[in-house]
Amino acid sequence: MTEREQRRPGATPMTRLRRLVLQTLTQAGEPVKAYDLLEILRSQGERLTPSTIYRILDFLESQSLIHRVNSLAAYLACANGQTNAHQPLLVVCAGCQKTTEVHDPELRNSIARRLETLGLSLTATSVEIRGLCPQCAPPV
Amino acid sequence: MTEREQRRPGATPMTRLRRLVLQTLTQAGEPVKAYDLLEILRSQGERLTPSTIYRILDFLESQSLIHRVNSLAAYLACANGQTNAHQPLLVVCAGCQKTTEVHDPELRNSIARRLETLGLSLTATSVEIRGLCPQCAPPV
DNA sequence: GACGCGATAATATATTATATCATTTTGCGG
DNA sequence: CCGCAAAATGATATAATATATTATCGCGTC
Repeated sequence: MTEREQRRPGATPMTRLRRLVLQTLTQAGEPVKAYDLLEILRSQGERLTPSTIYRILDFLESQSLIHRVNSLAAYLACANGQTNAHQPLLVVCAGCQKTTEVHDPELRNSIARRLETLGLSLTATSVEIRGLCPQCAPPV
Repeated sequence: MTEREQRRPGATPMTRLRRLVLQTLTQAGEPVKAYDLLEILRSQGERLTPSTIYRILDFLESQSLIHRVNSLAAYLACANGQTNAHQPLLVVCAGCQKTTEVHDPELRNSIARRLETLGLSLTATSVEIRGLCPQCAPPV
């Protein structure tokens, strides 16, 4: 199905490249670094430069379609493919770097309430936690 | 084979440079980037290279004397100084980048308990939260 | 067709971090 | 004190990550 790009106002301009980058991240299922992404796409015959990748990553992040994992300097496709803004907690395994996207409004609220008492507000921005996944956790 | 006696473990080798870097970060009172730190020290007549700075930052972090603020790629002196391993929450203002080190065992426990139910364990590693400080929060 | 506009290309440069090997300093046993 | 070995630092180079700048392309519209 070769549909044409729609450029209606308000519509999300998902161009071929943007879709391709998002698909690639989704298929990876784990955080991928910008230059690794670049290499993957180039190996598929795409001709891309770092600028283009970063612009696309910035765009996808602005749409909440991907998240930047700060502690890894890597990018992760959003687990539930939401288009709308949402507020995940990213839990990064300090051992294997597997990253889990946790959607837990209750936990998030309890964090937000606590920060309120300190005069800080938790906005729709990131919470990133480093911990250990079951495989990397030391035996009990 | 006679193994040579290792250096006594537990003795923290706080050399002049390490102390100097820690003092500089403490005086700054806010996250400082590695190359900014380099510049500050050079302006004081120290002759240092990036390698040295990063080695020292790694060391200080391993001693829990400083924290790396991942979302800023910067380094912050630990608020309560020279104590041992501890588990702060770093709250980074998304507006002005002011960073608050929160020590709140109760909040941390509530996060840990929630993650347990997901099979994840929260170890002595970082929790980094982006939010807004009072100055940067929009008026209600 | 010419214009407007956002996306992409191309090039250069900035920023952050590590690798490697040489040299100096340090702690300790003799 | 001497000398060793390990740790720390110096020096140089380079890798890895990210942004700036300017030009061009594609598409919708007038």
